[in-house]
Amino acid sequence: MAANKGSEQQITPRAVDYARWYQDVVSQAGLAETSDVRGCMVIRPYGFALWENIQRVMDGMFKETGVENAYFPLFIPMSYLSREAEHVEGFAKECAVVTHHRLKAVDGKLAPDPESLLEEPLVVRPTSETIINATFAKWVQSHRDLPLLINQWCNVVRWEMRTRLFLRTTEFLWQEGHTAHATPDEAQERALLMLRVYRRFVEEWMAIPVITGVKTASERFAGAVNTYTMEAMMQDKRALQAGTSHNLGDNFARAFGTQYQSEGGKLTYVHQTSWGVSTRLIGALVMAHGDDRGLVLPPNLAPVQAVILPLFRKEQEAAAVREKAQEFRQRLAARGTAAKVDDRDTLSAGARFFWWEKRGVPLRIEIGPRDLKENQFVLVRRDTGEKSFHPQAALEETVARALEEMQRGLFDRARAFRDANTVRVETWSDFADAFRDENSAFVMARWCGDPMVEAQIKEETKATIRCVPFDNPRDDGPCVKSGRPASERVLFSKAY
RNA sequence: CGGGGCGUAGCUCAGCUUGGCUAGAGCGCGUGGUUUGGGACCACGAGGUCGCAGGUUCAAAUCCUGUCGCCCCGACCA
Repeated sequence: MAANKGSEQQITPRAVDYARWYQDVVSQAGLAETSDVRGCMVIRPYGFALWENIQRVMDGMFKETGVENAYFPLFIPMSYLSREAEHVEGFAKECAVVTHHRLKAVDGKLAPDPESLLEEPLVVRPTSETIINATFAKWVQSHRDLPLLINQWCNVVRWEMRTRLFLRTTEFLWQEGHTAHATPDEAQERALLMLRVYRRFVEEWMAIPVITGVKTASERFAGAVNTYTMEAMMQDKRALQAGTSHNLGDNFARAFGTQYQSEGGKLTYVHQTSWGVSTRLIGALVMAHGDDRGLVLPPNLAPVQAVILPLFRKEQEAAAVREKAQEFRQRLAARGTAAKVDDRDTLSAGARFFWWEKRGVPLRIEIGPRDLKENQFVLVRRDTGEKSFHPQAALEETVARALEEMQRGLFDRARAFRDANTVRVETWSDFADAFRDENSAFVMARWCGDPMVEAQIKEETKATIRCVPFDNPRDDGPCVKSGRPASERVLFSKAY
């Protein structure tokens, strides 16, 4: 590309400063911006359109497995949170607490009215296990009430120290699924089923390959028996936890008295799961596929899959070109392709190219006087930059094929990148090298299973065990850190 | 909560050291015109309680005190 003549804002190249690049893309693609509220973001229409697509597709997938949507309160009585010991310990440090219900002007300044102090403070939900269990305890009486399969789309608040748009904000949007089952096996099955649903969504719709597995005790959800996770590699070779699914056992059921009467009449605690993905997925999308020109969106999730740009020199040429562009849009819409015509004459053609490019629109269709004459159109792919000419009669098939190829191409490229940056390591010095300075990678190394050793590794390298992958082959040998006997390799990486 | 930095137009910033005319630039924005196959140009124009509150002074964006907010680096996290 020629030097930028205009004075448009630039996107910092990834190689210069990856974190800056991320911020630039999020901002210039119009996904989100920081707000006046500390740690909280404004999700802009284009970013929210992405979230809506994620919601729509996932919601359908959940419902196929029998899940129903419901809604539970934003506020949780403080005492609820403390009923499950590990849970409260996990979340106590990051809770926003509501203590008053009224404001009062004192010396012209608003302040909470001391007389409106709540008897019991309310916690703004960091997650809803407790309030949902308090409800489940009422809903579940008999084995006939099970399984109970509930999901809610909502916001949650976790008072984080450092925030980054989408990746970690004080308030974020997510879905949290909560299920109750008669047996431990059913709960275990459901936890794994939902992780498979997540995996299918992230791989097939977001074109991001993930490694699934189980978390170690130290990375486990507070109050869970087991936490399952999917981990994706970003372009700086760090891991991003893209979704988790928890087998909660009967921990919450015991805390809240959620029992059912079995066929034999015996009172039994239910076994439960919870599972969630958040707006963080949008951050994953940016970091998995974006390039130095901006966002690159997988066709299956793109709010606009193809942008049609009429090009013309003189006003006399404009009418015919514009008309053709509209015809294209209608033809594509009839095939279910989200196409949009951008015929703004306030921006030059080049400016419009950049506009859609940084927003990651998969395909650009150019139609100008020359093309009208030749009965052709120009197609440019966002991921490869490849430019090609096609007969107008073949518009629908050409676009459909290009979208499919790009969807597959993004996934293949991301997987090749991950595989190329996944290494098996035997010695501590090789391990430390892999994470030296700003380096990261997916490192498969043996671990003896001792949490102290895990903590020591994190201390020295900043790398953590992302998961013990499923279907992990037995591989006896010495632990990479302690030298003690280990029987399998686990996935280490620096993480977001 | 520890360490560093910054608050001046919608955005990025200059001006402050050494107080002094009507507070500036670029981008963006509005109007009109010429433009449009890779970030167009010309002309005119709108836009500011210089974060806030005190103080010093004939005079404060500039000096002093206090205060609030934000950003960056660390410990915690989807």
